[in-house]
Parts: sequence; C-alpha cells; structure tokens
Amino acid sequence: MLASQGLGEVNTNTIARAAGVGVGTFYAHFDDKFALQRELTTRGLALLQDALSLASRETQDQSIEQQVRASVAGFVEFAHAHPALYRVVFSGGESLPRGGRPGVGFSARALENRLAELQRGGHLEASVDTRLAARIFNAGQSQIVLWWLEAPDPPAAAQLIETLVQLHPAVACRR
Amino acid sequence: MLASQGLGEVNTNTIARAAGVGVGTFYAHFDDKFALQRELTTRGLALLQDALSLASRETQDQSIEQQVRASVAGFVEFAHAHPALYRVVFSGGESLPRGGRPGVGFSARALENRLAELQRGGHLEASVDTRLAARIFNAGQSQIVLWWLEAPDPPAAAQLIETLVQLHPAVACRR
Amino acid sequence: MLASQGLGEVNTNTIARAAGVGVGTFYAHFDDKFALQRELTTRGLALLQDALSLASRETQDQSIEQQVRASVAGFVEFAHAHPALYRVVFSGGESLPRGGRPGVGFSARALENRLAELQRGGHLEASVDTRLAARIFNAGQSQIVLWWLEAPDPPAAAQLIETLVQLHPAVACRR
Amino acid sequence: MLASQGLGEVNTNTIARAAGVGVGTFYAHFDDKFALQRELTTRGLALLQDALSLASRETQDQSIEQQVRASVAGFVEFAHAHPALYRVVFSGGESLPRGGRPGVGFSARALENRLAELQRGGHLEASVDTRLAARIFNAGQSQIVLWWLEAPDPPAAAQLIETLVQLHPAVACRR
DNA sequence: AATGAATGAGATTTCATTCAT
DNA sequence: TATGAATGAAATCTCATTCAT
Repeated sequence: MLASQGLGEVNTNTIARAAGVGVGTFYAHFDDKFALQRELTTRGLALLQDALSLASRETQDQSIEQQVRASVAGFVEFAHAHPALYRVVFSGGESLPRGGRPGVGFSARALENRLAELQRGGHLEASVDTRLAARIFNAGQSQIVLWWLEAPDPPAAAQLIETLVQLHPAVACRR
Repeated sequence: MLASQGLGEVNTNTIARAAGVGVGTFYAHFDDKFALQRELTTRGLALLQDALSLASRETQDQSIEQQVRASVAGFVEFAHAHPALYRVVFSGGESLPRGGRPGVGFSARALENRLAELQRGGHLEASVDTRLAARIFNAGQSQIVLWWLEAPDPPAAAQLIETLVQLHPAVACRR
Repeated sequence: MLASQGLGEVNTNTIARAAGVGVGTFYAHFDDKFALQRELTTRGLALLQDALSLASRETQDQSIEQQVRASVAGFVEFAHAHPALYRVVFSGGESLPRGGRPGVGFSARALENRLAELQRGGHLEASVDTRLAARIFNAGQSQIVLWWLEAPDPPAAAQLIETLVQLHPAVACRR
Repeated sequence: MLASQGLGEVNTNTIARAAGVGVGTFYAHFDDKFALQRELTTRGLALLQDALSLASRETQDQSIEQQVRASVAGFVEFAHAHPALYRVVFSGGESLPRGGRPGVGFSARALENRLAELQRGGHLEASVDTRLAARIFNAGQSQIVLWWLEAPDPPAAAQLIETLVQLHPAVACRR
C-alpha cells in the first residue's frame, strides 16, 4: 500500500502525509514507527533474494565469473529498480530497533558458503578466510550501490557491475 | 576531555553525563549536538591520516603488497586503538547534518589516485575503474572493521588484515 | 443486544467489538461514547428499582429488620445477577459527563425518606441525621458489592447481606 | 513543589501549566502521567495515617466511642485540610494503573484488626464479620466525605462526624 | 442498517537548548 | 567557567467519530 520512502530521519506524520493518508491510518497498519521499517526491510530482502536466486539458477552451468556477474548484476538491478526500498534496507542512516539491520551481514552466510564450496573445489585460494571475504565484499557492494544511487555523476551500471565482479573474492582470489 | 562514546542514538544529556560534565558545560564547548561529532570526526580522521601517511612513508621502498598491507594494518590498528572514536567516525548509525559523513567516500580520493598511479605504471589491470574500485574497497574495509569491533567472536587482527590485503584492488587486480 | 462490559477505561472500538457489532453500528445506536453509559445506567437503575420495590412490597408487613434484609438482599442479588451492568452503574472507574454518576447519591433520597419516616415513628434514634446516614449506608453498600464482585475469595452472599443489615442505620440505630 | 490538583481527567499539559511549570518540567519530576498520582496518593495516605495514628494514641485510654470519634474526626479534618489531595487519593474518577487505588480497601486491614480485637474482648457482637464490616464502613466514610467536600449545602463537620460515629461498627454493633 | 478503514485533534512523551545561579 | 533545572517545539501515539461502501 504505502511503499517506498527515503525513511532516514522522517517522522510518522511526514511518512503518513507522504503516503497520502492520515496519521491514524499509519498506526492502523503498523504497530509503531519501526514496524514499517521492519516490514519494508523484510519485503525488500525477500525481493532481492528472489532476484539473486533466479540469477543463480540461470547461471548454474556457466563459469564462476558468469555466476558472479549475474549475482552482482541482479543486486545492482534491484537497487536501480527499487531505489527507495534499497535505501530503506541498506542505508545505515537510521535505527532498526534491535537486530534488524542487515548491513554487513546481509546474506553474508550465503556468500560465505558459496566461497567455502569453491575453496573445497580448488577454485579459490586456500588462504582466503571465507567468512571475512564474504562480509567484506557484501559490505563494499551494498555501500557502493548506496553511493551510486545518489552520486551526482554516477558511472554506468555496467561499469559498476564489472568493477564489483573484478573485486569479488571468487574472481579476485580464484585459482 | 570528553571523547569516546558510541554516539549513535544518544542524547546530549547522556553524552554530557557520560563525559562527566554538566549539560551546560557541553554547550560551552560545542555549538550544538553535531559540533561534537564534527569535532571528533575531524580529529579521528586526522589521527587516521597520520597513521596511514606514516605507514606509507615507511614502506615506500617495499613491494606494492607490503605497502597495501601496511596501510590496511594501520587502519585496523587505529580502529583497535580508538574503537569509540572509530565508531563515531565510521558508524552510519547517526546523522551528520548534511555532507559530514565520510563513509564510502573517506579518503577514496587518495586511494583512487594511488590506484591510477599504479595503473599508469602498468601494475594494475587497465580495465579497473579506479574511482569505483577505491570506493568499494574503502567501504568494505571500514564496514568490516566496524563489524570486527563488535563481533562476538572476532577473528584475529592479522587474519582480518590479510583478507583485506587479498581483496585490495592493488593486490587482487595487479598485473 | 450489547450490554455488559466493564466499561471503565475501554474505548469505543473495543466496546463495539466485544458487543459483536461494528464501530459504525455503535454510532447508529448511540449518539456518542457516553450515551451507552447513560442508557445502561438508566436501564440498570430501573431494573434495580423494580427489584427493590418488589422486595419492599413483599415485606411491608414484616419487621423493620426483615424489610432491611429484603432490600439489601435484593441489591446484592441484582449485582450477582447482572455483574457487568452493576459495574457500569456503580463503578467510579469512568466519567459520566457531569452529573450522571449515581454513586453516593443513588436512591439516597428514597432511603432518607424511609429513615425519616422511621424516625418520626420513634423507631430510629432521634439524633440520627437521616440525609447523611442514608448516603453513608448507600455508599458503603454499593462499594462493598463492587469489591465483592471482584474479590479473589469473596464471602458468601448471605454473609455479605447479614453484615450490611447489621450496619444499616435502621438496624444499627433502631430504638 | 507542585502539590494538590483535582487530577480527575486532566492532561499532563494542564497539570504542568496549572503548576506553573513547563511540560518538560513535569517529566523531569515524574516518570509518567501516573507517577504524580502515585506520588500524591502515597504522600496523602502517609499524612492521613499520621493523623489517625495520633488520634489513636491520644485516645487510647478513653472509651471505644471516643476512640472512634477521634479517628473519624481525624479523617474528616484531613479531608477538610487537604481537599484536593483527598480527592486525588479517594476519588474513583481516574485510573491508577494496577493496584494503586485504595478505595474500599484503604486501611481496611487496620480497622479489621481493631474490630477483631474488640470482638475478642467481648466489646463487639460476635456475629459481626469484621472483614466486611471494616470495608463497608471505610467505603461509606471515604465516599461520604468526597460528597461532603463537593456538596452545595454541606452539613457541619461535627454533624458528619457524629453520624459516622453512630454507624461505625464498633459503636453500632457494640455489646 | 451494518461495516470498519480512515481520520485528525489531542494526549503523552522526548530532547536539544537555554539561563539563572 | 560549570551546572542542571527548566523549557517548549516537535515527535510518537490514541481514540472518538465519520463516511464510503
């Protein structure tokens, strides 16, 4: 119903007004100020997961680099398609009360597992700490996209994607 | 005198109390709530720059990887030495009133220049977008250290440093 | 149809929901929040008056104490039969908009007249202030019954009735 | 500092304004809206207890009726001296959140014990249920005084006291 | 007639900032 | 200079009431 605001430092009145509803209506839909954020984060993350899963499925027979590229492209395209939602999910600008914020940790586990798998298969440097590498890459990716969405002269999406691919652990530390 | 708070969502009274001074005293030293943050950020950044400059100077005759390692180690050591200050400077948890926050952009220019230099010297893949690569790495580095400072079972600093070195553009995309 | 709530601090939505009707329906039947209370109070009081009148009529040839006992028993039985309604009528927990609440004053006039009659007949201490005595007894009676309805280990009704009889002005101050 | 308001249905703004302070000041002194009520109730009850204890001590060698009269007089005088405080403590017009409200139960235990003592000493009808009698009298007393404070043509305090004495269990059911 | 989503005035509460001491 | 009680604008949230269906 009401969906994508910047939601950084806004107050409930503004949120409601911006959504074209009364203050009371807001509270009819959400328990409190943070419930909206939780809701949007949950939805956004689910949407993103879907896109990434699809990308993964579609490239499962291709090269590792192609798989990485598809994943990164899916991520960037999601942000491009839903910039406001992306900001709500990944912007550190506000306060998810207790344990909500994904940030560094978002899907780090999934990437970590994938890297470990590649490592076992001999496709990734044995010396790479998969837990750290996964988190570092994810943090870099989510932050750069945040920047990209707001940059005055943003580079082309393709350029962004290509650079992320180059720095992805599975590519940068491949063997 | 008053220095290291988390300073994410705290109010002035709490800040002052925690610093052991009266609320009024706080306003005798700082114009407003954000002046403290600006002040700490400025000082913290200066301190960090000093450490990084020193590391750079000390390794200017060594290999690129050694230079990178020294830079990363300097960054991690700074965070370890001044965790609260680090959080104030790099945590996205609060609101510098417009344009203050370093985040992705911090010293990206410096790294960007260094990468461009390497590229010109033929030490870095020509296809790397130095502006993006610098920002991605910096974002990943600052965020992972934030996580590292608060992780329940943080990896050893050496491990963290090594992984960051592996993912550093100058190392990952060297030629 | 909708009848027995605690109605102390509840809001209209809850009242309507509990009554099994929509909020809108509530306002189709009552002008505002207090109209229900007024309505219930009026009905409750009428019901109670009927019971007391009946008790009075049935014992008009018996002893004063028997009359008092019948009246008190009628009161207690009414509360027992319609606890929610009783609470609405006698609970001080909410706000009848000006002048509605019976409380101390409920039927004090009737009892006052009865006491004055007894006094004229020489059956009651001449020194008793009938206006005050009537109000004190009524207040005590209505409040104790409120307590009785909610007490964790309430005494038997008979015990309650007997004690009220003992403390009734017409019994306690008889001559 | 701020002391006696009517405090029936008032809002925090009004309370603060009436006390001659800003809204914020109110919250500097009390945790929330109800804390004031709790505070006043506690103080009022303590004050009342003191008065009653004094009355009890001063009449311990006199007749039971004198003791009762002193107690009742102390109660009435307290209400007369601190009408607003009395209303806050005994008015049922608002909501002490959980377990605060004295009402029927106020000092019922003390009176109950006193009555039981008299009963053991053979000064009170054996058939009287002391628990009920104590609560009935207390309820009647507190409610009638509430009425008395607001009655358009209130009877003299002496008259009120005398009537309460006449209806007090220890007097009405003495033996 | 019945409904309940929507409303917004108003109540509660917070907090950056001031100022008398 | 240091203090913290006092302030009130602004934020969060509630709830009696309306109205389109």
